Amino acid sequence: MKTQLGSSNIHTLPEAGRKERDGSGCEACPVRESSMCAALSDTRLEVLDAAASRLSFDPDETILFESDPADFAFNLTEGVARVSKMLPDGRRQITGFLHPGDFLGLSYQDCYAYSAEAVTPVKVCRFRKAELNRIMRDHPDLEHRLLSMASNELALAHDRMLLLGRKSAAEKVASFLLSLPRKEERIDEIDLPMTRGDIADYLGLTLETVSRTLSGFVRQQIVRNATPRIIVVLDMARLSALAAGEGR
Amino acid sequence: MKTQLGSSNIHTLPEAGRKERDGSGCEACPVRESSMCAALSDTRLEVLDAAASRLSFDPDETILFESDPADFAFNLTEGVARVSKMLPDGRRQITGFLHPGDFLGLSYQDCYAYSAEAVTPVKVCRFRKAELNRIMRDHPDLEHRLLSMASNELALAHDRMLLLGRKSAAEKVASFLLSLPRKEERIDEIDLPMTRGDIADYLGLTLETVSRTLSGFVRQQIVRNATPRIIVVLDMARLSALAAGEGR
DNA sequence: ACGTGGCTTTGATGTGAATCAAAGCGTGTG
DNA sequence: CACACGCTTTGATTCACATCAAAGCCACGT
Repeated sequence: MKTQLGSSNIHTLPEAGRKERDGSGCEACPVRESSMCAALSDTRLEVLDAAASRLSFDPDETILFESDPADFAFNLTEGVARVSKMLPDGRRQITGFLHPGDFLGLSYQDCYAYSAEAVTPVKVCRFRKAELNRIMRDHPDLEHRLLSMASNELALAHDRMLLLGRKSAAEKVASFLLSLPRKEERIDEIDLPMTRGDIADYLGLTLETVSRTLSGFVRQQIVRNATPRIIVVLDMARLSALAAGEGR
Repeated sequence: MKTQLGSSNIHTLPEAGRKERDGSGCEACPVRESSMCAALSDTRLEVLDAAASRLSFDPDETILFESDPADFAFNLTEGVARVSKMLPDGRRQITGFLHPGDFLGLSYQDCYAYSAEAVTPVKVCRFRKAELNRIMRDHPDLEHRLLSMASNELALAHDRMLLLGRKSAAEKVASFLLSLPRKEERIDEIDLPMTRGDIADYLGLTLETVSRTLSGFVRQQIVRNATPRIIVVLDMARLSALAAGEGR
């Protein structure tokens, strides 16, 4: 699971995320209503629209790199990405999986404190931070929206700390499964686009433990796996109880 | 370490934090420059000043309680507090220790998602959230300041996840010691106003492991303890290396 | 069809931290 | 001064998860 370490700056060069997307702007954007953009009316949205570069990333491509100058902020519009931090010896903690509508790169540090890579093919809107700040000055609603998104993330971060510090492996995996977005129509189907290793680094476990725990859930008829990537929930009550730290 | 569970509402009644402090307003406040208040000029600060109730809490008194309606936000002006979340069976994760200047209760949920208690005697400014929102509308600088504080906290939260998920007990304790505020003049002295149990619940360990780890540091001459509460750093390089995840 | 490489699963063994248990230590109190 | 109570330290044992190792599975390209 080695990420390219030395070459930290290639990611901001035109090569990475190179395929500038065609002119499809905000009007048809899948996250128009759920993301930061919801703070602005259609007419006011034009300034954001104008400030955004639209980029695509292939799986495992780096979107931004720990210790690179933090010049850009991103809004994920399609796909799934992982945000991670590393210890010098290579131990990795994934601090979050990003889904469409999520915001990335908010922070008033000079350098990013984490890396982000695409898990599936990803599309983002990229903003120069200086420009975003200017827009926020003119549109307090946008800043308000970002504050509310940030405080939501903070609440989720606290949940994650409880998970990492105090939950058992089974509780961690159950919580993880239930934290993933599901389609309305197939509410009991969970898609795991990331590897077992990614899940492990998110939950503070090893990939073997994640795998064994999932196999355990299958044996107990809590879930069934359609494929290694698709998990079907059979006993939602039991899974929820586990996630909440009740059973066991 | 049982917190009073059922009686969740006594804390918002006048009994808790009852001693309304005397009229000492913002001008003499110890966190005037370091907290959210720094966003406002002296004259504009008056609106905040007018909106604040000043409260004091004794050690172990509850400042706010998980699942209480989230009507208030707080600014800590003196002392140390702990913020924690619990699992139904009593396992506890302390998600942060608050120091003067820290903000508490930002969140757009209806109910608090965590509890906060005083560790040492604590003083806070309390604001009705509705009122704070009104003030923010009139003073975008304040909102900007809160966003920047929130994104800092978010960065710290990510560090904490790395710690909880991937660091060894020794690395956790070393990181914790170095994360505590120290006095300029006694830069090698670390004050631990919280118990070993609190530290354990912050680091995702048990109190025995925290104690053993500290004893280990003493044996290795990395630190010395003046009293159980005051730790003196003898080998800062070694401690920093441990905290960063290098040695061992 | 036949490797090949990446991911996942399963098994055997090891270990860091938890748990269980019992002393120390210090401070406040009658 | 003695006693009690809460916190901390230390020791012995256990256990959940990590580590080490080897198959299994499947999608891919030739």
